[in-house]
Amino acid sequence: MDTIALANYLFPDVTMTPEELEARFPERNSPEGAVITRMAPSPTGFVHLGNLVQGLISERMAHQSGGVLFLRVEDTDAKREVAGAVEVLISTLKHYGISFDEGATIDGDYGSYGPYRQRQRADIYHVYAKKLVEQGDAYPCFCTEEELTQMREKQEASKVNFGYYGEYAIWRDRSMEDIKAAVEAGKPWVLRFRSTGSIENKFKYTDLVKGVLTVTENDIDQVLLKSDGIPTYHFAHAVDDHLMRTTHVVRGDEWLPSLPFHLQLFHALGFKLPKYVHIGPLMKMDGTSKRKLSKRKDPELALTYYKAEGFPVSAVYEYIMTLLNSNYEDWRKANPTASSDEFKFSYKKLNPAGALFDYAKLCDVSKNEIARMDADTVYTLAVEYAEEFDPDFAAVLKRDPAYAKAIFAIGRGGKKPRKDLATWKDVKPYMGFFYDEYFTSEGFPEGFDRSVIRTALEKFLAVYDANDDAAAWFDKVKAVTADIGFAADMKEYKANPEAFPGSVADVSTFLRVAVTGKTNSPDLYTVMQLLGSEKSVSRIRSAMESLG
RNA sequence: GGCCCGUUGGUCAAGUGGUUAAGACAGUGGCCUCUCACGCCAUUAACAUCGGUUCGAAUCCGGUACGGGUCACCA
Repeated sequence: MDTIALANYLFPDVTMTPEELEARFPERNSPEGAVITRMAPSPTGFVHLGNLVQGLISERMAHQSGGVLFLRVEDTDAKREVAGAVEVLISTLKHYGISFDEGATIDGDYGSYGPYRQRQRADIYHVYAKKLVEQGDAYPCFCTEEELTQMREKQEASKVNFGYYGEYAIWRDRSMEDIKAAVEAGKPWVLRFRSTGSIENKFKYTDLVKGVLTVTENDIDQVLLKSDGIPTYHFAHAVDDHLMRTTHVVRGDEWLPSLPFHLQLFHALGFKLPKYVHIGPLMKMDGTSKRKLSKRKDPELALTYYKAEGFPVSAVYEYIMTLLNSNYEDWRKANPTASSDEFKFSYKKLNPAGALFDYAKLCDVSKNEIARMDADTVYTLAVEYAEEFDPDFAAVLKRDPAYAKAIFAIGRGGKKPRKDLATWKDVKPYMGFFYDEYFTSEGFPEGFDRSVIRTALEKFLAVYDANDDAAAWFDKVKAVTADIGFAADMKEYKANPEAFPGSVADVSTFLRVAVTGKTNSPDLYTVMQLLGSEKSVSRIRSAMESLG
């Protein structure tokens, strides 16, 4: 077989040479040890947690080493393409604070190693496809979908390995005449790799996360170019990461099985191998067993889920960092206000196994994250969330920003800040009672005579003065407590609870329910100060009316 | 089914031949306290399993089990 003739026959339009491409995309001039890496998602219109995890690792590795992070859009699968998905992808990643040095942006590509969208690189792939054919490392295959299905069924029936190899590789050694005849008959073809590997041969390969792997040689003649002339992931990976001068490839470990093929491909193309960082999948609990998070079954895989749940972007970021490097949490505790860029991220600490996604832990991280924010930030983000998911509430918050911020400021700052909010969803239940339109009463506690509660409220109103300071205010509450025969001193009450019908805690609860409608709230004195004397008094009055 | 990866408390995890096997989340009990939210103290709970190497193994090796992944003209 004259492979040069075959190459010219299959790729008559290819005029560039590999050498020209090498010159066009020269080695990067980067400092010693710099990591050049990328995020290479496919635009399915669905950005998931796995993308973000992979992105964060890549981002840290690149920027911490003085390297480059770029965004490449893997849009080689026309069937899966969703309109507008590229924009969604780019804006979501931006929202999560992953900053790219080059690559695809909404307005086009930026950087000198592009194009960064694979569909626009068809001519580049063809240069290398032609080279492989010339070398005898690739050949056209005219099998139809039906033929391949039949092959698979035959293999299943006879219990042999699946795939296009050996006797099943029926186009592997066809003559030029056969090929020409098929092409002239208008049959579509794919370009396959001519594998010389054998599954009898095993060798060792070191992955940066998984460590030493036992790899079995690939013996399958994988597809390089699909019938539309667009490459498969494998081929695009090799060509792109070579020409873009990628030094490290961070990807999910579902790629591990195709690693032998990738190694083979890089070798055949004469490319230097990047370092691989294969990360474990995110799992979730399903009944009693773990399983990989699935796009179809698990809403929590989509980044939009966290937005809708009301988790701050920074909380999701912090949570992922704690999953990746467990010492991040300690570091954050010691450096509460530092930029996460200052944390020394290490790929060596990545767990080779998959991590289970833990919602409770996310909530905890998020609580701490929100507790670190100042009232202005909380206000801004809460409003932003409400504008999208609860516009009425957003309008209420915006009616009087100073008031809302004062509410958010309760117990904020200092060494032991309140941690009431895990998500922006929690805002309304937490502080809605400050607004008449959201004030509802859950009712007074059972076990007390209604008239006693009414009397307590009445007596409080008689002495209440909005100008009192916290101490004076509480003294009055205690006075009312004693007046109705309840224990004003908690220690005394606890020592001998049977001696009293109730305590100052109960009287406070009566007041709290009257003013806030709830048995739990932040410091009542502060609440009443913010609410204002007029509103506090009127709420207590209507509570008394409800008691008859 | 073939191949590959993984396995420390409920969860995330430190740990790289000698440790009382960290810490965090969750749980439980308590303290503080006008309730809540914090905070503090205490506490429950783990090296999948069997064998080997070794004076000594969570750590090294092998078998087994279990979990996961993959075997497309998808990435």
